[in-house]
Formats: sequence, structure tokens, C-alpha cells
Amino acid sequence: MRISKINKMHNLSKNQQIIFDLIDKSSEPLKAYAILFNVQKKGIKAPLQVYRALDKLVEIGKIHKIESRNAFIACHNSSCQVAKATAFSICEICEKVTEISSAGLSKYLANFKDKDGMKYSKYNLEFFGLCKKCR
Amino acid sequence: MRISKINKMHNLSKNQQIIFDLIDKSSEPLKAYAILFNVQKKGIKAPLQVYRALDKLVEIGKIHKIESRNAFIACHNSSCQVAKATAFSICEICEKVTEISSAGLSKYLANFKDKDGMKYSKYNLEFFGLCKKCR
DNA sequence: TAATGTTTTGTTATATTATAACAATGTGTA
DNA sequence: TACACATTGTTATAATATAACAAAACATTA
Ligand SMILES: [Zn+2]
Ligand SMILES: [Zn+2]
Ligand SMILES: [Zn+2]
Ligand SMILES: [Zn+2]
Repeated sequence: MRISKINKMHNLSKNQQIIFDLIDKSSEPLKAYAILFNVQKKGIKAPLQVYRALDKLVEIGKIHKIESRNAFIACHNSSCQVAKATAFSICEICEKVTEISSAGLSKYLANFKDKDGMKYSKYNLEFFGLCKKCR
Repeated sequence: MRISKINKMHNLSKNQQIIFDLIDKSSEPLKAYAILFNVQKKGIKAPLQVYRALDKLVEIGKIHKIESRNAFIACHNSSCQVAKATAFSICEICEKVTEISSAGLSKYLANFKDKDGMKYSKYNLEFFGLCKKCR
């Protein structure tokens, strides 16, 4: 199978694929300029090339941005291929980040109504604490 | 009552008080450099002076940071004078931000356990949608 | 194939957000 | 007073992100 065919399956362009692969195989969230440094040998030279790929990957739900850390991780939660409802746990010592996949939590938040009765289908939740190792 | 006395009540230093007052009277979240611009006439000239005050104000729970917007709002929720559990609704059109004060929500999140049975007392939740006006 | 619109890329420059390092001053308390 | 500690002032710099424009690649269909 040709690479272009594989890319088409995932709807990823060349730069998007390079950057997704890097994030996907990383064991920790990656920052934009760390990504840039890592992909320079593959011909991606400018910040904007990285940010454009990141924007697209977030938009299609392949990666998520950890807002409090300005960093990106791959989504391993098959139920959130659209980037609209995310939850993470973040260790305040080692900065390990894990995506939380909880049917109960997502149901609760998707059904949450504020004082005006307003419901929100899109949210981002970041829990902070100490991971197993750091406790 | 002297100003120094008032400051003492709130434990705010001069710069902290100036910056808190500005944020507190603002109807929208303020960004650090917008704050800097606004307080230059009061003698605060450098970014670091702003960031130091912001850090302290966040730490003592007088203000919160809206992570997805890099902006700050005053806390009007008497139950969260320590900055550890925050929830906001954010309008994706007009960028209006409201702090959510829901006993049910905070109870649910404070008691939430992940797959490993881990509880998190600190979290930040950002809901996105359209406010009343923008709907 | 050729024409067309759309997405992606490449590139330079610049804007925005945030911290490092160090010296000086103020504040509370013993 | 003397001491510890928090706060301030200042310059420089690091880190994060976008503007603007031109060229190339890709998809759709005439
Ligand atoms: Zn996900
Ligand atoms: Zn840890
Ligand atoms: Zn609050
Ligand atoms: Zn609105």
C-alpha cells in the first residue's frame, strides 16, 4: 500500500502525518517547539508549519491540547474522534498526563446544565494531583 | 481606614491591589499585557510586575486563570477562596466567561475517581458554547 | 485532459505570552 | 535594633503563537 493511500485513510497530509507520528509515539505531552526541533530533520523548518498541523490534528480529534501546559498528546480514546469533550489527569510533580475515559464522567458533563438551564456539549477538564509513582 | 489597613485585610500588596481592582471591575477576562497597559499610569511598567501580582492573586484564590484564553477574571464565588477547583462557561462567539457555581458539579468532581481509584481535589473545567445573547 | 476551487506548503517577519537574574526596598516580628 | 522574608524595580531574554503572501499539491468535474 502506498504512503499516499495510507495518508488518505487518515486524511492526513505529509506534515500532519509526520507530526502526528511523533506525538503518537511520545510517552509524554509535547510542546510545539519541541516538536519543531524533532521534525527539522524531516524538512519542517518553521513554527507555522508545526502550528498548522497541530491545529488540524486537534480539529479532527487525533490529538488534544493540554491547555494548562501548552502541550499536545495523541488521543487514545476511540470515543472522542471529534475534539469536543476531553478530560485529563495531570501529575503536578512529574507532569505525566493521562486521558480519562469514563462513561459516567462524560455523561454527567454532557448533561450538566448551568443556572440558566444551558447545556454544553463541548468541554475540557483537567484534574491535578499526584500520579502513582509520585505519591 | 487607611489604605495600608485595607490592604492588610486582604493581604494584598500595592501592586497586587492595583491589579486586582482592575480585574475585579472588568466585565470580561483580562490578558496580562492588557492589564499592563491599563496600569502603566499607576507606575507599573514591566510585564514581570504584572505576572508576579497575577501569580499571587491566583495562588490565594482572588482571581482565576482561564487557561484556554490566557486571561484572568476575579473570583466571585465565596466558596472557592483557595484556587483548587474551578469551572467556567465560555462563549465561543463573544468570549464572555462566567464562573460556574454549582454544588452538584463541585461535589461530583471532588468525588470523581479515575480507573485506579484516584481522587483529585484540584481541577479546572471549561465548558464551551454560546451565551444567551449569541444564541 | 484541462479548468477550477480548495487545501497544503514554504517563507519571512512579527506579535503575544512568560520567565531569568539581580539589586533594592519595604514589612513583620523578635 | 536585627533578622527573615515578601515585594518591588529593572533589563534582558525565552517561549508560544500568528500575519501575510506566494507557490505547489490535490481533488472535482467539465
Ligand atoms: Zn481523546
Ligand atoms: Zn508523577
Ligand atoms: Zn472562584
Ligand atoms: Zn456570547
